[in-house]
Amino acid sequence: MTHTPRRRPTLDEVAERAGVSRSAASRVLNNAPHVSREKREAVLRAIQELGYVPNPTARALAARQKNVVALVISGEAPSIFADPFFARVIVGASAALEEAGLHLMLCLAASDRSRRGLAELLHARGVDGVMLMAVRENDPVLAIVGEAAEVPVVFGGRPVGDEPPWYVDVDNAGGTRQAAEHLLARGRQRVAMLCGPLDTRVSRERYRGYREAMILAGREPLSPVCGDFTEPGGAFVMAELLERHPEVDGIVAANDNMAAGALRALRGAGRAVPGDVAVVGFDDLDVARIADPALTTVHQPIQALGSEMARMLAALIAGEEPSPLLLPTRLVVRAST
Amino acid sequence: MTHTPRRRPTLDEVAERAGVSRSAASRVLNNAPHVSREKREAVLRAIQELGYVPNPTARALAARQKNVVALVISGEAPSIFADPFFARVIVGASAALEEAGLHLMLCLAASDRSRRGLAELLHARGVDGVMLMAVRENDPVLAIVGEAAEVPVVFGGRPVGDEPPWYVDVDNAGGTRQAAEHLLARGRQRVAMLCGPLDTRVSRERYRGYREAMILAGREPLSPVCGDFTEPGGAFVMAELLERHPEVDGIVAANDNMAAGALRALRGAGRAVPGDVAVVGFDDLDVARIADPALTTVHQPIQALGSEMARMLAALIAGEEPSPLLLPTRLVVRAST
DNA sequence: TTGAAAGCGATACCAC
DNA sequence: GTGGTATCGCTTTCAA
Repeated sequence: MTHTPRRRPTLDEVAERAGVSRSAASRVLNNAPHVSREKREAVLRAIQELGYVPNPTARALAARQKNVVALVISGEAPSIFADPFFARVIVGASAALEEAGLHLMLCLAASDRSRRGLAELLHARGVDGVMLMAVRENDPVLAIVGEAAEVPVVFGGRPVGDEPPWYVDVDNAGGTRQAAEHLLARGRQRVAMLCGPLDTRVSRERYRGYREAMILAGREPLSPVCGDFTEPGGAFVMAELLERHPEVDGIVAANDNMAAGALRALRGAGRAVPGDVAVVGFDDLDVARIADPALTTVHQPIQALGSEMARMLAALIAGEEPSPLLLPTRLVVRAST
Repeated sequence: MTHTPRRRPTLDEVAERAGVSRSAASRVLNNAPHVSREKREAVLRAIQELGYVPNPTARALAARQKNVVALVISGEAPSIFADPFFARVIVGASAALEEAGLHLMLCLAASDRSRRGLAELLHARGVDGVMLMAVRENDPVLAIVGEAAEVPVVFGGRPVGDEPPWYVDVDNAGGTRQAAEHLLARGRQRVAMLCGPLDTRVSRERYRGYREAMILAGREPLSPVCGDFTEPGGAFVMAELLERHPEVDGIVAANDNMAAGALRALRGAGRAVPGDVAVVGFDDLDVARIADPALTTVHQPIQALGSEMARMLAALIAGEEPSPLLLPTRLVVRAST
């Protein structure tokens, strides 16, 4: 099936029909000044009549601006993207981009192959800017973006090493600090933390928050036991923790998935929640409400994370100089504590 | 901050450096025939030395091909996208598109505003093809795509009205039929179905499968009670159903979310699962494994849905004539039955 | 095989 | 205000 390459009116045809020069027509299109009212109206009419739609590609070529930005999600397996977290980010980003008149290109930079594709995209200036998420320590994607990017890059969450000039992050340490303090305030004596992979800054920050709360309360923080942000991972490390520290009565989990896994492991071990052990999650995704018992969790403004990244990127593209952003978290208390 | 518009080598410069015409250089670039071995190598060398990268925009303008396709997700609220379902589709599609050398543009066509943006994108031929998902009855997005699209469109799941020429769908009726048969085979006497919104074909098909199984078994199908594919919705309609038909002992839910909601409602009503009531979900997402008890569910190949859509679209763009596809489902038995 | 030249469909600078 | 013209960087005839 060959698709009818139906001829579309060009700007020249619009100009001709309106009886003006192409320059004038172009000015009207970009509502630039220096066009008389009559000509402007004539052009507008011609556009209507001809059903003219500007060709974005030609525009991009001439103006060197594509009105497209890329959301790059790193991570070794594409499956990390299956985390509903990203879907929410995208919802937020999508809405904000729309307001800025930008389109969203999605790049899952998992395989070497996809990273090469990304490198080409950036190197060839296929997009006007990049939002980058889920980068890990020594992430190859960092090199790609760093080297090839002559376009602005906004980070979602900070990477492990240096702080990039532009990022939107969530107050992860503050969140787990609140969580731990909440548990301690309710009289829990032995509070442990189930961490995510420690080669990510977010995991380190979350552990730091827990640690600070413990030290501030004069308790000894337990060393981190690490999972992988998944439910089975959470169940596994919870079981492990129970063996090493059977006396734990409070858990701060690195995210809701792991908290859900912990619930399952605790149930398996015959511990009541919150009777014997209280559990706090992090994210406040659907799973937190669906879990049984419903999870007390640290709410983070995921959609806002997406929309703020998008807004920041749009500002950069527009030549402004936005500042990095740290979004607040808040504790949502449910049945698990 | 102004980003350095560093000058990049053009094809002419490559040609000059290689001592050949631009035509020859272009041929090499698109590895077209009619170039002598020496010239070809000279061009390749020049490309290396200059670090030349072709400009995709210029290419798109001249060749009328952008190498970009759009994944359009309809639905009145952007939140429908929060369903992990779509994330899996994207993972599949993304991988397949990469193989075809296509980039993925994501369009959440929720608001009128976003739909206008979509209309422009399509009308202006901003993409080479469209994958369209989650359209509902009388969905405004259908008009947009139908009218403006001079590019191929592949549906993910069929819309309510006519069958589009190209789609990838899942055997929804077959899935719920299996589910209902499974319950009946285990001796359940009174099996009901919790449906999704009946203005979607997928919901109708899933109800049809249940209905067929019941009739084939000589039972009277219960009329559909409809939720909205969400967990709270599932809990709500389950509670309602219990009032109307307290005798139910088997539930086929339209998806896992609703099944999870049903579990909660049943627990609230003091019914044991699977003791008093057996529950089957649909999707086989994480929530099915995390639910307590773990859900027996109809597995559908979501990632394959995405990759097959992408492959089909790539084929259409390449001028081939692929056929519609119906993907099989299979029952995964867990603790809830 | 080869290369000159004519598009592709806009933007933007510049005299007028 | 106005319109002519060069330019953006590549593809694609077409005649040699």
